[in-house]
Amino acid sequence: MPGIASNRVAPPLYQRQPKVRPRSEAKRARIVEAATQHFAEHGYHDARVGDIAAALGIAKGSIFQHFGSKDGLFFEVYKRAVRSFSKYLDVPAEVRPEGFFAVLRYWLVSTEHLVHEDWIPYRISLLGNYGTDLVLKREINRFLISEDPYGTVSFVRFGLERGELREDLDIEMMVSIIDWMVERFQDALLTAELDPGLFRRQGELSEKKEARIQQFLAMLQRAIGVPPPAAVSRHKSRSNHRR
Amino acid sequence: MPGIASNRVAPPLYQRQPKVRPRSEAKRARIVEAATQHFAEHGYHDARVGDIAAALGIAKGSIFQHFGSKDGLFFEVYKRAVRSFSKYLDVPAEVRPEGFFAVLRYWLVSTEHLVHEDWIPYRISLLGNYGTDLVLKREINRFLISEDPYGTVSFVRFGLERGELREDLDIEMMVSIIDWMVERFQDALLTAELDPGLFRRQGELSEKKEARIQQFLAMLQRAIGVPPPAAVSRHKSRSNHRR
DNA sequence: GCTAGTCGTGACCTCAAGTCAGACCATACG
DNA sequence: CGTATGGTCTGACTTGAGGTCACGACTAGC
Repeated sequence: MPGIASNRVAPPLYQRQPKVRPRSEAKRARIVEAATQHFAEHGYHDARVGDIAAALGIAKGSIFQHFGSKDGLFFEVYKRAVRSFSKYLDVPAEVRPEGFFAVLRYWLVSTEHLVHEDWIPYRISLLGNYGTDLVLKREINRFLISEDPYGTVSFVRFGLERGELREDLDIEMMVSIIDWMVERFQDALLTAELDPGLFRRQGELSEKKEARIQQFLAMLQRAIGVPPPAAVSRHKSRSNHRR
Repeated sequence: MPGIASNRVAPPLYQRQPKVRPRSEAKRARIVEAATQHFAEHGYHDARVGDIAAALGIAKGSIFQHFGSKDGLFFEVYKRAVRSFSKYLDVPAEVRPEGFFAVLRYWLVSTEHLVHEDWIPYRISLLGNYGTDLVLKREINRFLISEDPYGTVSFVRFGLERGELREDLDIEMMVSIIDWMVERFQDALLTAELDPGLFRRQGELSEKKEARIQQFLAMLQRAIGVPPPAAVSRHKSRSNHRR
């Protein structure tokens, strides 16, 4: 997979890199944008590099010159898409003080809206998670670990500082668990609409969805949240309005 | 993706299918076997249908005649691999009476052994989960839901009957959660060896692994297990020996 | 042995990723 | 201005994979 390898390997030591070549940078951006569209619409396999070039009115060779390979191109597309997502702690000002699980709840509830308003990056992220090659998937994992684009690490720190999360778990493990669970939960909510039958026979959506989010959060809270102080003192946290 | 579509769509109504054509069946099996080997070694993308044919000393066209497409072939390979796995409740006789979480623990601990002794189906399942096209992935999901090859549903029923699992959760949700978590946890344990850096900087393996399994089980138990009866009466469950 | 239907073949087709020699341009300098 | 220099763009080209198909070889019933 030359693209990925040769694209990222060893930024050559010789000093050159004159002034960020504004022209080239702009063109790369244009290509990535068009490619995003195409991948989102057709999936990885069925997207044609030639079509992307045609849509831009440029030569196919140009794309390969910039990104080395289809993989390389998709990787850039993926990174941009994922970076465009909000981080966990980017919630409306009034939500944050309500604490860790309120923030999580906020995102789970918003999933649907976000996706319908801005489905393209979600689709791209889905492709990156499930629809490419394992080689690329590995590269993607490295990226996710090194950039932590959803800000899960600081989110967990936030929960720890507020005393809402257990102290006896590895922080890495909590981070992984949250990433996994939320990702899968969102995928399930989403693909259930696109392809009923993926989430075990869900059937009725809207009402049940609310209930499921509730269940899911409660579960996660039991799993990684600080245990409640023996069912006494239910006054500090009256923040949980709505049902 | 003609293979998958035409392969699975509408098993034609006309009665024909004379007597299971013993010759053909045997050949299909041979092909699937060789293909399994190849996919496991090279991944989906880099596996060549031509190579598989060559390895068997038959013509490439033959493979397409039997399976319609590379996807179709892989799908068969995947199904066979996954079916070859044990079901949750297939544990040594002495483990089962120890209950739901003991069974789970058994599998998590054995993961490593199983994988080293019989890595090929694991690799195939990994490919099916992450390394192909979304279209195929959907087909795979349907298969997993309709066949429940790991027996997760009866496993959960088992836990419910023994009163070890909460009654206030959808059974489907518990099934999904268990499938997700175990799958990811295993992948993480495994790929950490193949590609350190996938599981957030794990580093020291053997000792930490044991601790992680412990943490993981405890977490899952809090999440979906029946709550302990107020920290009193710690006698019924002396089954949890070993630390 | 003869006929029907199946199976297997390998030459062939299609089409997408990827390559590359040269044209094109923008700037730097004389 | 005009020429040199080096990055950029092109499109015709190569490679190689998945997939097709007309035909011949084989098997089974009569």
